[in-house]
Amino acid sequence: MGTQDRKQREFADRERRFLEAAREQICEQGLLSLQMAPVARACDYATGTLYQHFASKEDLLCAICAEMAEKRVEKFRKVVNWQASSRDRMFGFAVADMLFARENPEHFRLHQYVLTEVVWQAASPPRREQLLEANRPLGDMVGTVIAEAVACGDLDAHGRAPLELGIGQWCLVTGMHNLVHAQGVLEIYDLHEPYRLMLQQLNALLNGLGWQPTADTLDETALRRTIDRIRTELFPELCQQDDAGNEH
Amino acid sequence: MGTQDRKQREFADRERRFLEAAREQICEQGLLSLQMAPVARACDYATGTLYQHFASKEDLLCAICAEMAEKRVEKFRKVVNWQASSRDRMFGFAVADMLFARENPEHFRLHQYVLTEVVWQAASPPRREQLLEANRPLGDMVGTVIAEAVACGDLDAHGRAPLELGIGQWCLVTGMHNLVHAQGVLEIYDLHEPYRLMLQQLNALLNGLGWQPTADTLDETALRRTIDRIRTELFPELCQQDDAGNEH
DNA sequence: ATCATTTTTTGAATCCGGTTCAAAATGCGA
DNA sequence: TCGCATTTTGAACCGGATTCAAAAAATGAT
Repeated sequence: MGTQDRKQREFADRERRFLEAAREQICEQGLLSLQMAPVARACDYATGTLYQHFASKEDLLCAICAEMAEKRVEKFRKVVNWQASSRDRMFGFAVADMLFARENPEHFRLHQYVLTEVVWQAASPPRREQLLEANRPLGDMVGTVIAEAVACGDLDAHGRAPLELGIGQWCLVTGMHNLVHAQGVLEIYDLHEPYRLMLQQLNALLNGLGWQPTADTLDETALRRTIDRIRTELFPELCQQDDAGNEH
Repeated sequence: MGTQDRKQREFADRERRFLEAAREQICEQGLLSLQMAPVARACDYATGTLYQHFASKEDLLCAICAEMAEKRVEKFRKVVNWQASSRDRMFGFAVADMLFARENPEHFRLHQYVLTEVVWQAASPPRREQLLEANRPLGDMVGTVIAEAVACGDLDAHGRAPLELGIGQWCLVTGMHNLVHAQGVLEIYDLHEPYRLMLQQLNALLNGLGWQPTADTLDETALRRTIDRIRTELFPELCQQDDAGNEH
């Protein structure tokens, strides 16, 4: 039935508009002052209509996160398909995240908030599932690259599953996203250019895993060159002139 | 003036009682259902009195976090003073955190929540300062061990500041604490014993930094032996029989 | 000990914003 | 055009954090 289809499409469209409006509110006013009624108003709907789409405010936040996750997945997909060594692609995931964080400063902040017990529990189970599923390709792609690395001899798995090998990088990146957003924490120790530090440490980690070809952890110039290469080859749309991780 | 002193002491005592009551509520009912009025009631005070101590609910959460941070600092202090190689002590920090997380399952959950923009901004500036200061010794101690490692030749700094070298471990550990608490995330990739994985990856990271003596990343038995050694030598009070990171 | 004054405590009232739901509007097939 | 089903509306509801005027307690001068 065509009418059914149209309805569904319109419903999905409206949902996208709600998400867009909510994201705008967050970017402009901050997560703190996001309110349901204004989001609905901004799209010329009553508050109740918003609740046709989202079971709660937290549910809405999860939905925004899931939508953004899809964009992040796109970036990762470019990395996987990149014609480069397994190691460069692994490193590329982290660079992609760094650039993504710069383009969407609110994303990881929101993600951090959403994964919090309080928010997570207040979201509806299907929505939680949706967010997990939206993020799943990230892990799958990283797992693929690791498996390829093992297959072609760049990395010795020693019987470990791909993601068991990749979880260190995952934690390293997640941890840095969190620290970057925690006002005052890095500052107190006089740490600057957090993402540059993250990539340095990632190189050390990959070296420590015996991932070939080994990188020279000292060579800042090589690091910068690698980052720039990834940027221009894979993410020309995200190019900016400033240095890696200068924000904060 | 003695009267002043007594008042101050009594005020501080009451604050501790409030914090204790709130923590109990969180442990029993979950962070989600923490309410201000019951906390006050539990200590036989009116709601308003609670607000003599804490500017807001979020302020109270920060205060709990700061109090717990002091206990975490004690654990770290034991590690710093341990008669062991710089590398073992560095590794010891992570083990200490693992054990601390097991003893106080609510702590890192709360910490994660508190560092969230929404909560952080809703806490009073002095309270934020207090929490940062309570955590500062952690970084300082890690910095000390790194500096010692560099001084005795266990680690080549290549001109980097101690914490620039240590931030990878910091992120790795923070990231894992967060992932462990995010319901469903690790499960989806079939990852178990997260803290054991964390320690494996940490060994790889330290190796990659060239930290002497290099550990064998393959040797599970050696890993377990190191963990047990740290446990029994440093934290006999936290000894449990089960394996590292079996929870979740 | 008494009373005036200051400080602290109290908890009911206020406020805020998320959520609900009865009524109104709209859509749709007969 | 009519009657029924679905959707939208937004004012009312509700929970819980926060406030603040009144009450109680502490202080200290006489």
